[in-house]
Amino acid sequence: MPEHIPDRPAQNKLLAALPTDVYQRLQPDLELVPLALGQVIYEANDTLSHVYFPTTAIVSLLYTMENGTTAEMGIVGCDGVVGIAVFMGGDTTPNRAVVQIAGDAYRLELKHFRHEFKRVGELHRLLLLYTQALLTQMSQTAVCNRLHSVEQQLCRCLLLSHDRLGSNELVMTQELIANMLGVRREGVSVAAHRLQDAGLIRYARGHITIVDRSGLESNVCECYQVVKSECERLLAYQPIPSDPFT
Amino acid sequence: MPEHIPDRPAQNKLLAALPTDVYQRLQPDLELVPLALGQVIYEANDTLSHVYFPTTAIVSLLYTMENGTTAEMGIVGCDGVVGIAVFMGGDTTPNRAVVQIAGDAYRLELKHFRHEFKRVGELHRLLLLYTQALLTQMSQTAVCNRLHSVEQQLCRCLLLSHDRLGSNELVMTQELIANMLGVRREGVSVAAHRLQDAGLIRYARGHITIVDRSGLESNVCECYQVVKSECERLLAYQPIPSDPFT
DNA sequence: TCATATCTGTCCGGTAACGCACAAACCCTG
DNA sequence: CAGGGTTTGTGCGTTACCGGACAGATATGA
Repeated sequence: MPEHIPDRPAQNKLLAALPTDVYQRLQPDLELVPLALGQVIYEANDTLSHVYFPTTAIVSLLYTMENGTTAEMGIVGCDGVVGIAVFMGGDTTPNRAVVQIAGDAYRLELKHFRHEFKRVGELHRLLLLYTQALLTQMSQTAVCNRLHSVEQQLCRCLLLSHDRLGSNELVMTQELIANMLGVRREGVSVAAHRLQDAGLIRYARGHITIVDRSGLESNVCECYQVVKSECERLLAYQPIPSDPFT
Repeated sequence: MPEHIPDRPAQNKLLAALPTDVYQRLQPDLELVPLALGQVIYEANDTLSHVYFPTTAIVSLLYTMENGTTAEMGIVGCDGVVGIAVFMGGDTTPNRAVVQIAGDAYRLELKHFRHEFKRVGELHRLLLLYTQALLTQMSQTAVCNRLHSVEQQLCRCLLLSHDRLGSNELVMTQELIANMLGVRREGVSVAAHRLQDAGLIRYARGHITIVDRSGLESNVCECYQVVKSECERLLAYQPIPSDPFT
């Protein structure tokens, strides 16, 4: 397990993709913070004080209904940033951000973040691209929620998490997964059992091990691949934007 | 029915919210185009040549699965713009945009649009705000698809359309609605029948009349209000000195 | 080491939506 | 005004998931 790699901002792909000059301006204000399982980064309609660039943590964007049931609309890991409302202009969103897999993130005070964002340079460009990727993720989640089975969505959830993680072992209970998928815990239980019987995963009390990743990929619905391809296309993080098309 | 109101760009609330100087720069290049029912504005992964500001038309953002079934992720009417990928930087998206209610839109060539957008003035600010509103709409659609009944979603669909329309009569078949909601046509049939029995709507062969709007609002799930409130908050469009909707 | 909290497995009846088949109502056009 | 296409209604059996209840299994820590 990659335990003793020192934390570096470059573990977050957005930060890693910044040109040197931009990065050097931000670097002094980046603060490494541990994110604990279940920790709430922001509540619905909260005004944020920082934006967060996860490195090893994974954060889930959830909506909580009036009756308390929840459903996930997207997840953010080392490929993204938590707090897009800050630069989209709305400042707040109706959903919550909850840590789904404990780990670290670099955070940046709004004051410093906004200052750089307003230069309308690479940070600006990358964050809009990331927002479009997130938008694709959310819209595909909408489709998937409508059309696909719990088992397929469990596969999607596991693959999405695995992509954003260094390890084959995910620390998450079935209860947690149920809250994310917006289904009953029992439903996750039987679906996970089936995946385990098929030899794709192994799990025990909140520890899920990905055994056969390609097996999961052949069980998942097309939604997963659509989102993944689109993210790779958008966030190829090439150093220079080619021509401005004007 | 408001038939003979002359088409003006200000019928689109985004355009209407632009300051005079910005509007005057764009105005010569705005071209009024009729959008027919079922017309495809862009296919999945199409590169766009224009962005569209609907006035009386309503456009549905749909994803089509490999097996041909479809589901809606968001709708765009006089409150928004079709083609956000153009300014988010990705140029294309994996979904399609299809005209759900025939009407008009103003379109703008990419060259002119991008030129103004890059000034990073009010157009830029408003479009990012609108994108956040759309993001809320999509994420709430994800939640709603997971947790709510066909009947509730039918109410949501009708209310969303009604909000973006001047009239109480929607021209849309149950088949069309089924494709948008991602459910069977028969499911829409029984749900619509129940709403009609309850005196909330009347319909006949593709013509739906909203009879009791507040009745619909008391039948719909909270998702509708969440999206509506958030849109109003984000797009308060503070200027608007002169006439409202005419 | 034992008590307790947490996590998981399984059973049950109930329900919403599906997939299919087919009939009825309606509209348009020739 | 006849006929063909479109739109809507309805009645199956089937399936997936819900909601609740409860039991077993595993960790935790006093």
